[in-house]
Formats: sequence, structure tokens, C-alpha cells
Amino acid sequence: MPELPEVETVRRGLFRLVVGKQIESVRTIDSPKSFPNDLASVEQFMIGATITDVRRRAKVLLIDLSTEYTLVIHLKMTGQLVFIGHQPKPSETASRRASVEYASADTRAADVSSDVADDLPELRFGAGHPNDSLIGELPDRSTRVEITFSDKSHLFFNDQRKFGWIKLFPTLEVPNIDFMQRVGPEPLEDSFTSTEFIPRIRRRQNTTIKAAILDQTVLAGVGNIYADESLWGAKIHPATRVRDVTDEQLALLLKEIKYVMNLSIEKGGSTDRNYVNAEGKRGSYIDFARVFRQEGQPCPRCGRVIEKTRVAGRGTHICPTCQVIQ
DNA sequence: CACTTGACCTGTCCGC
DNA sequence: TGCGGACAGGTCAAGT
Repeated sequence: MPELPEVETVRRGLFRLVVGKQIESVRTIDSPKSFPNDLASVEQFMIGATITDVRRRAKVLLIDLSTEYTLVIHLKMTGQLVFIGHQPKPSETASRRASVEYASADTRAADVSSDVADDLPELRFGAGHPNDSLIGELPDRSTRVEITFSDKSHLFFNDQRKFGWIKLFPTLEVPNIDFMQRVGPEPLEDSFTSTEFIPRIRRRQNTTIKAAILDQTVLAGVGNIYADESLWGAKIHPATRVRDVTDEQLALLLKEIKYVMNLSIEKGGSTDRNYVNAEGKRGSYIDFARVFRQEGQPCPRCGRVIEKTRVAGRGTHICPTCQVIQ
């Protein structure tokens, strides 16, 4: 679900909200897959620890603790991190429902960047959870982990499909994790240019260009949304074989990947449904999507109706006029 | 090695 | 209204 822009948006929000907080307790529910560490190490290295940093690599979140341990978190398809802050009015403690401001991916960037957001005592952060638009108390049936801080605020890890996970590693070992070893460069780094991108993607000459940019070992962070969006931007049909794509097209494709991801971060990522937070703000990257989930709508460039098909085993959106297989 | 497909899960939506 | 099947933004482990 969450791709790089969504994870980055969550990172920014969490950084602002949880750095400096001290962990008081950790509760796991249905944990074998969602949080496979044994309870003893969790107790030893989490309880009493203070959060020192929130980082991101590819689609993985890294929450550093003062114990020199790090929570490594992959949200996969339906994972969600929800922060519920301390209720400032002691009288309203009957229900958390009443104390929560809901900020979806639609509005998160605005919340992070606006001065108003600093005045909000509570925020909910998540990404892509199908229940984003449902107001409910937490924990709910998708909650896998609940972290309670010493100020009684909470961080919930919800994950409907249980694909996501949290794992606790010594901070120094994080770079040695298999995923970290294999994952490709960060596409938004200024230093990542077509000089590096082109040879990396050409390792996958025989597959489709969409499969190639979804390959996390080629470059980090592209998922189905931004694959379709960037390919449309570069006027490349997703099913085109890499060998049939010119270097000029690849250079343009990288430019489009950077563009759509930066735009999405600016918009606070995407969610799969409309959502309005407590301030009535909305507007997400999905509102700016040119092809993703736009089947039946006119192509913003040429007016031809956008079609949905299947490439690399994934739902794929194209403009049949702008994007032709080479 | 490169590439494709199915599996992991739960929930929702769509057609009958 | 119920039921079966397809599908969902990600990655792995298998298979060819």
C-alpha cells in the first residue's frame, strides 16, 4: 500500500510527534507475524527507552531508541501507524474517540507543514488503511501492536492483512538486514541521476519497464501508483520491454518518478478513499493522479479514455494514445 | 542468473 | 440477501 511518499509522510509526522517520548509499555496482539521478536528482548530494549529519531529507507520506517536498538517497520499493503496524543482536557477521558483528530494521508503534509498543526493536541497518522475513513476507537480488530508512552500517548500499529511487520534490531545491524543490503538507491536523492539509473534498470532488459521500476533492487520506493503515473508522464507503455526503451526515455522516466513522488510528498501522499480531517481539509495525491484509478476518465493530455489492464501481475492504468508499446 | 507466478491475509466489491 | 470470485498501493519463495 504505502509507497515511498506515504512512508515519508508518516515519517515526518512521527518525527514531530514521538521523538523524545519514553516508552512505558508495549502490547502485542496476534504478534507472531506482525512483531516476531521475543517478549524478553522487547522488554529489555524497549521499555523505558526514549525515541531518538525516525528515519526512512525505501518503504521502511526506522524508529531509533536510546538503547541503540531500532524498530524496523514495513507497512506492506495495509499497515498503518496511528498516533493518538494525550488528551489535554482531563474531563474528556471517557472515550478516546472524542479526543482524536483524524488526519489521513490526504491531509498529513498540510498538517506537518502548517503552523496550525502544532496547536493540534492529537493527530492520527496512518496510510492506506481501508478503515481510514471510519472513525473508531483503538485498538480495533486490525491493531497488532500498541506502544504506550510515559505521557499516556499511544502509537498503534494496525494492519488488516498482516503482511506488515515490526522487528527490533540493534541499530548498528540495521544496514546488514537482507532487505537493506539488496534495496536500490533512493530515487529522490539529488545524487541519483540517469547516469546511475539507466545501467541499473538495464539489468532487467528482458522484462517490462513496469516490472523493472517496481523492482526494489533497481531503485527504492516505486509502487503501483507511482509506476503508472510516471510511465504516463514519460509516455511509455508499461508493457514495453526494457530493451526497447531508449536512454532518452529512461532519463525522462526518472525525471517523472522524481516529479510524481515529490508532488505526492507535498500533497501528503495518497489514500484510496476520500477523506476529510477534523479541519475539513482534504486533497491528496490521488486527486492529482493522471491515470491511476482514472479508468473511464479522459487522459489529461489527449482526452482519450484511460484504460485499465494488467502488466507485471498488477492492475495497470494507461492512455492508449499517449502510451504505445515500442 | 533473469524472470514469472503464486502465496501471504483480510476485506470489499461486483455479478449472478 | 447470499455467495463465489476477483481484486487491493508489497514483497518473498518457489517455479521455469
